Amino acid sequence: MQKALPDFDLDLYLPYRLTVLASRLSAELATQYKKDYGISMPEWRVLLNVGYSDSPSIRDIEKHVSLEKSKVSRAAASLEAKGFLIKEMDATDRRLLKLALTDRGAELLGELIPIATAFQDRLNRILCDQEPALRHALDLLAENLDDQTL
Amino acid sequence: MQKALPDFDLDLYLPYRLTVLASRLSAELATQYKKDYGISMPEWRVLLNVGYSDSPSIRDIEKHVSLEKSKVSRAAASLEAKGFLIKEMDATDRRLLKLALTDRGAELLGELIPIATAFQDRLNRILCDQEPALRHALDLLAENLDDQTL
DNA sequence: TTGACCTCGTTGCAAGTGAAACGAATAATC
DNA sequence: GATTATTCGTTTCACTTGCAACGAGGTCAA
Repeated sequence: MQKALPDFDLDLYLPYRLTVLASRLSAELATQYKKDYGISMPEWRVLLNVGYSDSPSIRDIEKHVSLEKSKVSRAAASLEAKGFLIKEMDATDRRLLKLALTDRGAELLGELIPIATAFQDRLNRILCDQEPALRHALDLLAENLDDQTL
Repeated sequence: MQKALPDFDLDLYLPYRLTVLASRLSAELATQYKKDYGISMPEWRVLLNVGYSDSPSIRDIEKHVSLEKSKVSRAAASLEAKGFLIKEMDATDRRLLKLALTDRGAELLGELIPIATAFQDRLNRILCDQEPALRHALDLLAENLDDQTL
């Protein structure tokens, strides 16, 4: 006689739910960005951060948009090759790069953002008035996950 | 003079928030499962589904745990090689497999589940009373994302 | 100013991934 | 019942990923 397994419902298991939903949401935009603009998700995050920060370094971007530095480095190299950004050496600390959008990069970002905004608007419509509650829950998790006392 | 970029706040952008949080949550357990049991996330999902379904096929698992069939196939092959499950041919439709846990597989699953449950309990503590609201929001998104009218 | 140590961005490598193609088995159509 | 389509699980292939190592630059203290 087998010992019975404890009950377990995957649909109540948050790591699973979040993983599945996150990949569905991301795939939605990723497909369009790749198809229409040839831009990957890491490249999109790098574009965003370079567009909204003041000459960030690779390390700055790594911290701000939760991308491994190797991903940031490769995305930046790819964006540079396509002419969307330029890398400049920081004169005061020559280990650092200063990234900046080219005109074409700014133009591209100006097209990508409305698409993301429209998608977020659609998600908000789906959520009705639940969006603040969802964000609050995500904030709770993000802030307290490292708290070992919980 | 550059045209100004529209405002955009990554932290309010759900696909980003979910992706980052999901990978943090999953990494937490993935590391432990890999280190202590040599089990990957795809293998964990396959184990779960085989444990709680009646001799599912590869395709059944693909549908139930949101894993590509190639991932399911590879995870099942790996679990079989480690002696945690067996593949049997379905007699009535010889294209199908019937997967079942071995005793060792059931034993392993019996150890993995309490770890996942404890983690979910910890998440619920962090969320305080917000867990139902979070699940409701996730349900809304999951159910309506394909609805083109929204 | 030399030596030990740290940080930066890049890259080599092994492992994982998704999409497409594949052979085998079944279903559907005529 | 022969032909065509479809489904199943596997595998191939090109690509991405994460990690560790690396060289170059910087910091600090003896």
